[in-house]
Amino acid sequence: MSKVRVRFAPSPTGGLHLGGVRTALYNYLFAKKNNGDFVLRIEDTDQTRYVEGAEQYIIDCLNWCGISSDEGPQNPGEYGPYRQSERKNIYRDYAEQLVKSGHAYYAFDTPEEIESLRDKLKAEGKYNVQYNYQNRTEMRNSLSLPEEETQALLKINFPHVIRIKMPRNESVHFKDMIRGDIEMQTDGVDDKVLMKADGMPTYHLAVVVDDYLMEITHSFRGEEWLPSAPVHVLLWKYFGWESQMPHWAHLPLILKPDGNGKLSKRDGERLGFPVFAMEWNDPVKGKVPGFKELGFLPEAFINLLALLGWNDGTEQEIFSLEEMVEKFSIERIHSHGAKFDFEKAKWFNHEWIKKSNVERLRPGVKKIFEENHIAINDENKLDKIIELIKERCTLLTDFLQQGSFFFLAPSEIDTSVVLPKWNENKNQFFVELIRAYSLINSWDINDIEHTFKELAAAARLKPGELMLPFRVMLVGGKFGPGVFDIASLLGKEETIKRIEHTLSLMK
RNA sequence: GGCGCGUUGGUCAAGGGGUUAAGACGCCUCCCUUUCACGGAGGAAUCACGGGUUCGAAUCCCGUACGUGCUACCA
Repeated sequence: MSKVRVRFAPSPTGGLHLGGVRTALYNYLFAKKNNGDFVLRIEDTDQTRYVEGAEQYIIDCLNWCGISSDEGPQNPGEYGPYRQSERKNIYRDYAEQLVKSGHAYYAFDTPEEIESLRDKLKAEGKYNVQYNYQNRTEMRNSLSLPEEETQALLKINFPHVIRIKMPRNESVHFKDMIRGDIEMQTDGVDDKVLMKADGMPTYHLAVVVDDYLMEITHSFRGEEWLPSAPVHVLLWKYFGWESQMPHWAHLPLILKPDGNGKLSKRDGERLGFPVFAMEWNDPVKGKVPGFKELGFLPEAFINLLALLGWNDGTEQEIFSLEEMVEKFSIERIHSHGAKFDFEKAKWFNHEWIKKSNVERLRPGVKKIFEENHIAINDENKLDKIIELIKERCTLLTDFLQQGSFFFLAPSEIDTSVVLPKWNENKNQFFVELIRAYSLINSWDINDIEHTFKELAAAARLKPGELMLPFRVMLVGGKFGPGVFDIASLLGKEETIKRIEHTLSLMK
């Protein structure tokens, strides 16, 4: 058996959307599971939609996710070039080959002529406004024109396309690894353009030629490609490459959380969560945030994406990339779409933050603090803080809210939660606490707690009633980990300072 | 309109002829913690509908409905 080779073939037209990352991920998992190659191919045949920087961005996203390609435009293998625009000159010959064998033809219709065909069909009440076997003889193409005329037009380089001549009344079937046997009638699809007037191939031609040339063995793509699959299958056959045709797998769609329909790039801002892996800086529309910037760990991101359409049949939901490679199987990919649930996505991240060790978390957390102008000069302290608060951080950015008070005294103290039950006894307690704490030498967490409780007992006050005020003094509000943990990390001086400060506010 | 694909709780889903129809997210109650979080213990779904097949169907078949995708010189 030949080596497994799969490819992720995005168009560099903008940000990389969730579904794209999942397709890339499934490709990657399948390749690694079978000791195969994961190829990145840039499908930039539509020059009008090309967006500067999109290719690099896609590669950056894959790298962030940890699913880099084995071959691609920036790490070429034996099958380059990996950008279809750079392969431009190879497609024409293949298309001509099809014309010669009678499976394709030249079409000289102008866009206006095609438009009028559509208008005519619509006027006749037909819903099927396709360029196909029913009307191709009425159009200007090498099937309807005399040979000399066709040659003359070609000679003067009259703008033309090459279309596949879809056979009439044939059924095409193929096996889909996810959906089983698929059978479709050729009548349903139009004479797809193979070569465009600008000399570029369309997806239909390019995907077949390139998959063949790049020796792709398995083709994963979205479900939206299913209707045009007969064109591709036929092309493989017409080229005489049928025995090397890749195994197909049409992936289910990722749907909008509300209503239905596939999740689109626009849904992000509308529903309040990102659809891109990483921030995309659109040349025209500006910056659109991604999961990375929101505070997602790549491990969590690919984990949640993988589970949107696949599971291993057990109750396990948290998988590392390595585990997914080991357990992945196409048979367990669903055939129906799944609505994206941002709440569940956050849960995945929370789980990953909880299970990640300090070393893993430190760089990201440090970066977030520094971006918010909180200098970290004591990594040891930072590590302790991370360990202490990670279970209450769903997103990486939560470390800021949950941990900034360790470095900066709270700018605002929410005294309102304490004031209603405040009295002179409590005030006196804290005055004495300051004195007692200033006498402690070790500043050990046990000493801090014991001193606090002994003093409370002496004052005939319940420790519990004093802990909330203490907390507010230290962090500014009703949040954070255990108070004594906080005090211990804050240090003696700072703790006393904060008690004094709040006490002065309470007068 | 045509063609394709799909349909188990609000969401993700296991289960593929005989089960009390798993589990997770979210929600609610309680315990722990006199903050929150973590961690525990509970609560709420008869499988879109209608026909078959069968002793027996969420599971197989056929319809219907609904959803969704495609129907570009976009991918």
